[in-house]
Amino acid sequence: MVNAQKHSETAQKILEAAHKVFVKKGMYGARMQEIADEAGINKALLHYYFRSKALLFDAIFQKIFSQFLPGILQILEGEQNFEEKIKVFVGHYLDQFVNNKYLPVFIVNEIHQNPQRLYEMGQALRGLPSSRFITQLKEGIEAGKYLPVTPEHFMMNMISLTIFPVLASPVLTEIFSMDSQTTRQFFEDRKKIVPEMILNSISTKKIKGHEAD
Amino acid sequence: MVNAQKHSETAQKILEAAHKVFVKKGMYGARMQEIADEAGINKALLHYYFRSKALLFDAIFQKIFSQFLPGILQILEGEQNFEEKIKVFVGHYLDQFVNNKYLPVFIVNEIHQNPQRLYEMGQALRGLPSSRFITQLKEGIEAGKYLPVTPEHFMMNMISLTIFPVLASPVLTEIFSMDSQTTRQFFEDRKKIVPEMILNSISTKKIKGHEAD
DNA sequence: ATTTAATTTAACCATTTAGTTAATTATAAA
DNA sequence: TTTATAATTAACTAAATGGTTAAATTAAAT
Repeated sequence: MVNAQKHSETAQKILEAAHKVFVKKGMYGARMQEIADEAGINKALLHYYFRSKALLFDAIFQKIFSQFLPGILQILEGEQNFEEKIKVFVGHYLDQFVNNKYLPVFIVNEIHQNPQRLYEMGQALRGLPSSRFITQLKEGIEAGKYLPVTPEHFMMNMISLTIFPVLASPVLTEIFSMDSQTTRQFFEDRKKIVPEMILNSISTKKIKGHEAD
Repeated sequence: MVNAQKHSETAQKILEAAHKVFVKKGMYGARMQEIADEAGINKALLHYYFRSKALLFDAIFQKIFSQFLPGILQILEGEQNFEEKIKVFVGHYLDQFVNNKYLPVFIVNEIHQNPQRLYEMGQALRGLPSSRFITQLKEGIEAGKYLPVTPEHFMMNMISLTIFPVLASPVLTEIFSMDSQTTRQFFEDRKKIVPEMILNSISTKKIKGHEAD
């Protein structure tokens, strides 16, 4: 390769443009020409660097998931205590998704269209049940600090309360006639509300009310 | 129209096939030929009865939403007491979505691709903040029975805990290596767990632990 | 029975879009 | 400065796919 710099520069521009278009429109809604325009280059370069639409999409998909999954596990395996991890997890993913509104729909959609991909990255996923986070939950239950909830429901509750509101935010803002500032505050508030609700749902003793109003 | 029966029979077959294919693959992923095959008819009939792909899609979209939204409001406006409504709502939509796994992704996706549709059916949506259900919540708060939560967060929590797990079930079953019977039981359990968690999050006094194990 | 109109189909057309190619330009090596 | 290679482009091709049409079939009306 004569000019690795230029090569990777163009490839990078393509990846950024493809990321934007694929995440917004999905595999079938996206157009190669639109990606080329977004990158400000000739369409032939997409094939020069990535051969086909399917391979370009794969590259984007891999990139997104290779950042996403380790990010989750890193938080859940960390040294913090259990309740701190909940706050970090919720805050982190609220920030991440509110700033990339299209991402959760993309992820949900792609898994839905192509569930067999989950097999491929199976190992990264299956580390979760034996993660430190789940161990901490179980220890808390043993100690009588938490109710005997199952990890499956507990994780699902936490993730649902964090991610779904981002998916549903167009509907939410329409229903409650919320402006963008109100919407931003809504998600900011959830960083506090969700961890409290999660903890409250597993604690053996009642925790304070969580909205002052 | 000479034979209304035959007409509507074929149109019906088309609608059913289109529903199936569009909900599974989305507007862009769906193919007219696939819909025709699914209906067991010639592709030209799709255009004979519905003119274009876009119009056929509109018909499906309208049908789905015209069933969906009134169903929500009917529950929320009913005569039952507040806590009963929560149980009915959660149970109803868990059943509905577990039996139509593709539906929530379709809805989320379509709103995401085409948010301006929300304007069109705006009135049906905006009835929610003034629904009897929300009034009941506010009365409970006034009476000191419930914590002063906002309707926005309360509704979002309830809907998130109900719908998101259906979206995420492929990931869930992979992570926790769940077989189909276990998965079915998981969603059955949520009919009890979710209402308890919701109530627990707003009650001024602690409610019993909700998983016996 | 015959005629008329609606329905259905196979074959075709038009458009869109992914993908290719041959020529051009920029870059690095000799 | 010349040569070789990589990068880029405009123009093109091939395939997929939405949509049309003209002929055939079925059903209804007379």
